Amino acid sequence: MQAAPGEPLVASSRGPGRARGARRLTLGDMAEALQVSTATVSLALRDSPLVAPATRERIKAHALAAGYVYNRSAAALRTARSNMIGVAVHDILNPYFAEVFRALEDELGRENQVVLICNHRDDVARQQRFIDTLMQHRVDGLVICASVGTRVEDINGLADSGIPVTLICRDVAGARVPVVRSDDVAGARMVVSHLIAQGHRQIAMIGGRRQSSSGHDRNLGWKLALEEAGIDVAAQLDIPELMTTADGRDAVAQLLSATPRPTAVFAFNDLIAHGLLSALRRAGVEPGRDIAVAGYDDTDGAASRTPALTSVWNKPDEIGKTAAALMLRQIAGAPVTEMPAPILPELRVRESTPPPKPGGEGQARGA
Amino acid sequence: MQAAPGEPLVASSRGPGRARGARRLTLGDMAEALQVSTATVSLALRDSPLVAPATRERIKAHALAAGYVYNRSAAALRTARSNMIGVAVHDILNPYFAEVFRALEDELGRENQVVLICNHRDDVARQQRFIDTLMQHRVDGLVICASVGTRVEDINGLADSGIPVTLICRDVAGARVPVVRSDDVAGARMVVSHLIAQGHRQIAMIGGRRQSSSGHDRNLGWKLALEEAGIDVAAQLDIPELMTTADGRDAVAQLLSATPRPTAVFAFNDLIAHGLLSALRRAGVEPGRDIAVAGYDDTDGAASRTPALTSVWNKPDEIGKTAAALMLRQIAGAPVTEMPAPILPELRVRESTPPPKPGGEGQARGA
DNA sequence: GGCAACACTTCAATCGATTGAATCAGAGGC
DNA sequence: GCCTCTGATTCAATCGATTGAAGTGTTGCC
Repeated sequence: MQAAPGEPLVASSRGPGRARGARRLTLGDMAEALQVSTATVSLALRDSPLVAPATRERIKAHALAAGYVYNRSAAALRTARSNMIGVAVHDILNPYFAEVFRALEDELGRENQVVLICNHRDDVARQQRFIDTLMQHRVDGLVICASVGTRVEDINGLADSGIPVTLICRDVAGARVPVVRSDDVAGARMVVSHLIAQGHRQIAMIGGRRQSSSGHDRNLGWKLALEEAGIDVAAQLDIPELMTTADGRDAVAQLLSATPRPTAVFAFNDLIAHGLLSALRRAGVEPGRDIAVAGYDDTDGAASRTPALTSVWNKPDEIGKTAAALMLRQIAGAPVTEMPAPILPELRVRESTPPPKPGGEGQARGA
Repeated sequence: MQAAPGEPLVASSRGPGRARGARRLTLGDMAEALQVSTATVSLALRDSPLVAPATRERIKAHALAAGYVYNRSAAALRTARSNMIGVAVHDILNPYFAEVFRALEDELGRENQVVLICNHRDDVARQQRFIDTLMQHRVDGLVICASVGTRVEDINGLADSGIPVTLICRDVAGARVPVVRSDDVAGARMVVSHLIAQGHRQIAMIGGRRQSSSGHDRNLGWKLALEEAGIDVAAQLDIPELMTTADGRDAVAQLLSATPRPTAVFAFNDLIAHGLLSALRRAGVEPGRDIAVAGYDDTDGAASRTPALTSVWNKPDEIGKTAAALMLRQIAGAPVTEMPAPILPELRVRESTPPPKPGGEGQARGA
């Protein structure tokens, strides 16, 4: 599970410890200076009611003046609490996750938790390495947007070992931990239904890792909306796996050469949608006029593009806040049994999804 | 410097420690099980040559089988090394920093360092809070893109207390720590000279916190290029402080109503440039035809926009790598005395900066 | 005066790994 | 047989904060 037999199981820190700098001030030093016990100093700094107010202020004043820096390693050793929480996502570069992260950090920071973040880049090994390291640091909890390919036993194993775990954004089937996510089926359905209502009948879906719950569910929502409207799903263009702006750009050739050519495109996320918008325009097909394009996540740039992008707002801040609250509850010792309900996203209709061009291609083409 | 007299100086962790889960396996437990001393176990796991190879493998096999998890808090207490490095930047949402961060993480991860990141959002207090927390966790080093308003004494104070510090991207005048940054004066000069060479004479600069070295220097580069060409700097539009896409969007009104109207715009960063492109097009002024727009950072989206954005490539990966190397060297005990030379950026010319429109406005207008 | 209650303060064990010094077993030399 | 040397292992102190238990001194009450 961890290192190969040849390698160290624990990473020895090379080089000399405490490279420079004098020995740091400890509780004991201050106790000596103030002629009290270390216990009193410890309690005073933490505002315990056990020490007299006058003593407490004297000690705190001294600590401040002397530049005392609390040693959390020492405290962590004794209390078995590190005040650190690990967050693993596949890509903080995605503004959507940056939003989630910000909310998490705000909420947890309030409780003096430090947030450690890792980009696992959808690489299970990277994710596992990061989790191993965090466990060594005895983090108080893990927030994970599981990499594609994550085994449910690994997640459950973590939970069983006693560490609070919360999954975000992506579900892992069979996991016995809370999952905070939005309802991707519903979100996709909203936006595809909107396209159908606009009159589109050739609606491609582009992108999404179908092995991840979000990729799977948005694809499902797309299918359900089509079926509901009596549209043949099998006749639609469906390109999986893409995730980035560059991917979206690259997909345009395939999109434009499809027969019949889609009159509308549902992109797995806004990044892909942005790539589509750029490359479509470059190809002479004006999005928002010649073709409808919808995104997902409603990230910062969506409203400001030309054309303004129709997208599904996922409520990343709500996801971050909810996940933070769940973590804190678990850390406080309350096991979370009921699963939080998926958050219902909101459709935001803008210029990029007009009705199909009247005399346009799409309905009948290639003839 | 830290808490107000009323508040705890150290944040007590509320709630019970070790909420659930059985006691974890320790070195001692394994020593007992294997009938050796804890010292042997400790040494074996770290591949010390002091233990016989056979013993070592026996111990490692047992540790693996029993699911032992190394406790770094305990080790940190003894060795005064935490294997954590803190990184403070103003905004990881900016893809530029995400790139820097990725390089840092890759390099430091190789040395078993965990990277803690914080968005200080250009708020000195937030930055200070984060640094205080990291010091409590006894991080091995700090990588800082200093918030606007950071006092040089605080940076030097950190360094003097013995902790390795490296500044990135922004300089803090008078700091006695290495600074890894690109040459912003040169970069700005390149791009503005390019605009001048295209024939532009009204070149606005938009954005950048002029209190930060990057904002100041890019502004300086802009001025120098203009002066060099004998263009009156004072007659140019210069809008400071903006930083985001939304800011760029909002600046367009001011840009278009300026007299004489600029024929070219130099944006402090790509985010602003993106905002400009969108809003200009919406206002009916086609960037790349009616007006030239150049960005800075050459982040992911720059090449794929329509029009493709001329930008200055800042080499974020090189910055990250260099900073990581400097940190590791300092942590290893080698004080870094010589300051690394600023990295020379590269101009990347694309479609967004054509020559001024022949019969266009700009030269004489408002008449 | 005696005793309990109370408010502080201190004692001392503890968390788990590290490491310089000490020990031990066996090989080799004289 | 005794001594030294070497390689492997162990001893035991240590890092710095926390905390249950024990110890002070004071006050209040009967």
